[in-house]
Amino acid sequence: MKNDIRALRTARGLSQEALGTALDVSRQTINAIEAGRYDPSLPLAFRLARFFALPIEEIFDDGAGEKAGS
Amino acid sequence: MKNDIRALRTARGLSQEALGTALDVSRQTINAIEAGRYDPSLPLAFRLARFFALPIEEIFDDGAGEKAGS
DNA sequence: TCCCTATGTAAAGCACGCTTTACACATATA
DNA sequence: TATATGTGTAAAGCGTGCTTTACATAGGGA
Repeated sequence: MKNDIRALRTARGLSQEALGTALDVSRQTINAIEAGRYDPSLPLAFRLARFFALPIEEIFDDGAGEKAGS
Repeated sequence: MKNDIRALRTARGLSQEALGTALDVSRQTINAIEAGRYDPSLPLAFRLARFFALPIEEIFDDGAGEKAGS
């Protein structure tokens, strides 16, 4: 599942380490999620959304909304 | 993490089996999530939210929003 | 050059999400 | 009674989310 975490993080001038600390996860976890290696758990997705003050659906994109046309 | 899935499901007259089939998971998975035995993965949370046409944050509650007063 | 910060990645290990199979119980209906 | 549907739960097994430790690379500043 795609996400905008790297853009949101760098826009705030934070390192992966700093964001991990703020969300109580390791920097490797932030790196893996940014790289799309795996999706965060739902609780971590909530923490990310709250941290960036955005709805989960605006940060993550599971690709089910933009089917064909438009 | 608490959720309103049972209420949303029964309001639509669906069995756990029927909801599971609609979301491509087993009925045991629906049962476990309704019972709060574990949280769904983020992709499944998206499918649930889309199915019920609600934002993820309105279906799930990780309890971090209602701190103290109010 | 040396050091420090930031990032990428890998491996081992543990806990959780989800599966299938299976058994139990309640309610309804023939 | 027998059969069917809906639900609760358990166990084994597999893949993933996240951890710690560790090594490598790149860029900036002393």
